[in-house]
Amino acid sequence: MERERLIFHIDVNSAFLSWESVARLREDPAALDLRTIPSAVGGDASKRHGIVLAKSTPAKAFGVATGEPLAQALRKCPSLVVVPSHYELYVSFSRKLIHLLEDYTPDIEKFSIDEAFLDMTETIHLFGSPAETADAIRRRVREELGFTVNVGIAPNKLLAKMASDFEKPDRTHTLFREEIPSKMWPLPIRDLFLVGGAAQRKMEAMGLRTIGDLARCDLELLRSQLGDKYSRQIHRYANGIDDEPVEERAAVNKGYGNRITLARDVSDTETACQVLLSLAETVGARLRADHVLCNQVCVELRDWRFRSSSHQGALQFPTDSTSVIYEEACRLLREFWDGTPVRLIGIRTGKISDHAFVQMSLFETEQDRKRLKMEQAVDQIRSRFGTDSIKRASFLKKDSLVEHAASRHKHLGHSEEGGSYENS
DNA sequence: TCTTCCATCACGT
DNA sequence: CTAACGACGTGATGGAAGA
Repeated sequence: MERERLIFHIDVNSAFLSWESVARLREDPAALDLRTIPSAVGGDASKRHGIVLAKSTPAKAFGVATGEPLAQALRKCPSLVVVPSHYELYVSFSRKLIHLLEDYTPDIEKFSIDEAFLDMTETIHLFGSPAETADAIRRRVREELGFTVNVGIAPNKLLAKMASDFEKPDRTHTLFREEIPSKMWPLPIRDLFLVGGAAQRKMEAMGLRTIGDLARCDLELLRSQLGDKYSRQIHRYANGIDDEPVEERAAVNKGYGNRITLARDVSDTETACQVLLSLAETVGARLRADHVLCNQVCVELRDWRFRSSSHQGALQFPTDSTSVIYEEACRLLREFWDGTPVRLIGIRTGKISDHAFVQMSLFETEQDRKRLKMEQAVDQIRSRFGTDSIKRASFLKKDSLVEHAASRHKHLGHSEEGGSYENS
């Protein structure tokens, strides 16, 4: 029989909002701490990016929820202070956190920008009891980095994640096997990881309300409603079973995408293609930065009624070229779009392969080589002087429908400086 | 009949 | 009071197409 593992889950409390506060306080120690007032990080409603990305605890008391429209949040809480987001800032805080956590184990899984799993099985003896160690981590994060985290302690990732979610902020919680019935089973079914709105509705229709109900329910019954694989998964979760190891995330993604909600609906192909170019710029640059190629391009649309559609195509050869991706995206768009006004346009690439392992195609021409060199040069200038320093010619003329979609890397928020196009 | 492709849905942060 | 609303990445699913 193998030994029980000891897993920690670290979760930054109100991550974007905390980090926003810390940065402001660093800038001006006398500044108001956003965490102490009803506040939120959110997009710009006038550009139709108006949702709550993160909220303070006082805002939560007003019923403000992550993901809800700003207008709705402001109705619940008229005094809500809304600040824009700065994704690069969050990336740097995230890195600092991971760096600190590396003092406790080399076995770390960065789960998202503000969450990580630590396998402490082999290293806990160096530090003391699990709870003491977790508290030490919290204290160090608080004192050295200026924000707070929750730590969940458990024998596996699922339980550790459930535990870190219990009471916030700045708390340590355990969820050992013997605590499952008292701490996890009474919770509403929706609180279980992987149970979203759709699954919740189906299960409630079956009379399942709590995680305990699910844990004890008949698997066959579940299957008929929720499908084979998924049923097995959440049934195991409800019983606290999860054997997934803590693993460093793969260096490369399975897909790279970029999409943007436009300031107003678009119904002509020309404008749509300009948007596609800006999206292709970002996606291509990210592929090149990661030294990977894609062999598939998918164009996504969301129309004025919020109906989504997509269309994908395979490429002749793997590529990381902005213009190849752009051309294919335009072709796909013309192929399936009927001109219904759209509020969102996106590009996703797939079938990713490692550049080093892909032979240079025999059909590659001298022009291709030149174009690639040019794009690489552009990427370099961008990374040195900022993403706005170079714009394609066809990009300069049109009015600012898309602020700078090209500058948004995996960007959650909106673009912050509502600036002009012609930079340097 | 067994894969692969394709579009959509669901779920997480 | 009226429909107010992100940007990702990942995986499942079911039908169609292909071998």
